[in-house]
Amino acid sequence: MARPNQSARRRKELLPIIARAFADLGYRRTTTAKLAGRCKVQENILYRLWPDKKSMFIAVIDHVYENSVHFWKKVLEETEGARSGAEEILDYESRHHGELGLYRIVFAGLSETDDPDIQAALRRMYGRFHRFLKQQISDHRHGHSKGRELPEADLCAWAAVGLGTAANISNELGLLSERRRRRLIRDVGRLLIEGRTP
Amino acid sequence: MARPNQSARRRKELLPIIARAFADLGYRRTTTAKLAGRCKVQENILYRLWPDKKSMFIAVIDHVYENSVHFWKKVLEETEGARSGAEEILDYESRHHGELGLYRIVFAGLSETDDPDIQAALRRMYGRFHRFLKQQISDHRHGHSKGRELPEADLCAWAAVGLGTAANISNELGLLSERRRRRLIRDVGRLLIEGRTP
DNA sequence: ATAAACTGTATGTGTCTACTTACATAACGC
DNA sequence: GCGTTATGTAAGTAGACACATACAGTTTAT
Repeated sequence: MARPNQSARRRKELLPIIARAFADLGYRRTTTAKLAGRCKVQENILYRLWPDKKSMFIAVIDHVYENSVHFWKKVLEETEGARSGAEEILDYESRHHGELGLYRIVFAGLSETDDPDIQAALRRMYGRFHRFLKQQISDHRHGHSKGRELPEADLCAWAAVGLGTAANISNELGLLSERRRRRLIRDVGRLLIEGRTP
Repeated sequence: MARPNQSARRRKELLPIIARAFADLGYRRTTTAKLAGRCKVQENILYRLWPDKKSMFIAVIDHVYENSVHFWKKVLEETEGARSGAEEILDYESRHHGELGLYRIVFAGLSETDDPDIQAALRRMYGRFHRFLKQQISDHRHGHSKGRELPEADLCAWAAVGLGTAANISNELGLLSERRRRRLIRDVGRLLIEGRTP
């Protein structure tokens, strides 16, 4: 009998803007006033779309993760060829790593892990992230069985997560040039997936 | 003509308490009132020892790093034997990693990297941390020259930083058991320093 | 003893922040 | 049109926050 609810669409529109704010400012410094300002709406409009600030943040974690994986899956689809998925992703990441600001949001969240909801969101995210990488590494190894003894794919996937994190941190702090960062991801990434350097 | 200044001693006494607070709560949630409460003093006492909250945080970054390296150096001194420094530290870290809460403080800081002072403190810390690890890896490789092609020590040191970070994150989120975390650090650590698993 | 400097307690204060309320307007189904 | 519901604007509120001030007590060198 009345206007149809556009909330879902509106949430989708605003989420990237909110994600950018959290990535730029961290969790605490991102005030609801600033969020509203960036979204060019009044604060209470955000509060009609999410129950509170925390929910906005959690929605951002989910959103940014899905965005990342979306890009990777596109990379995997576009290149059916000689190289394995793991190699493709390594290559892609060595060039585009961190562009989405995911790690910034994660750092913000990791300072709030005593909140069970935020912790759960991060666990979900890292769990999926890790599973995805582990699968890629396993697939790669089946295709390139070199008979090398290597740490299990499970562990190497965690190491790959750490590799990306370290690359971001050192880059953020200006301790690693763009060129070196690429080498880091490419060379150590290769070492992790098949035990040798290119 | 009057009482000698005890500020330096007082700072030293309080810093571990302040560090624990920042590790527990992150930067923003650690209010000066909470700091004073944990230290069992009034707020203005803290303000006589440091000019502002940010300075307290930066002092904590320096303190906790020095503490970490202090422990490692002790490990290195105690065990002059068959194993290289890199191996000793790997072993030590696989057992005690994260106990000092350094990484928690670092996460808090990484959400504040647009502040030049905090960024500089983190850069200093990571720079020294990385240099220390790189040296250990280089030393190890000279002692165990296996003729393997491996990524440079420089890059492997960054990867080791990431390894520790990932171990902490997955541990914090309950995604990796104590046993698996030890294996992660031991096995991938070994892969990084000499290109093979134990 | 006394002045000078340090140490401690108690109580502001102006600003910021997450969240709310009140109310006007616009769209849609009937 | 009309009732209902979504959407927008503007202002407010209670509490928390970093930092400040005022003042009393204590320790030391002379």
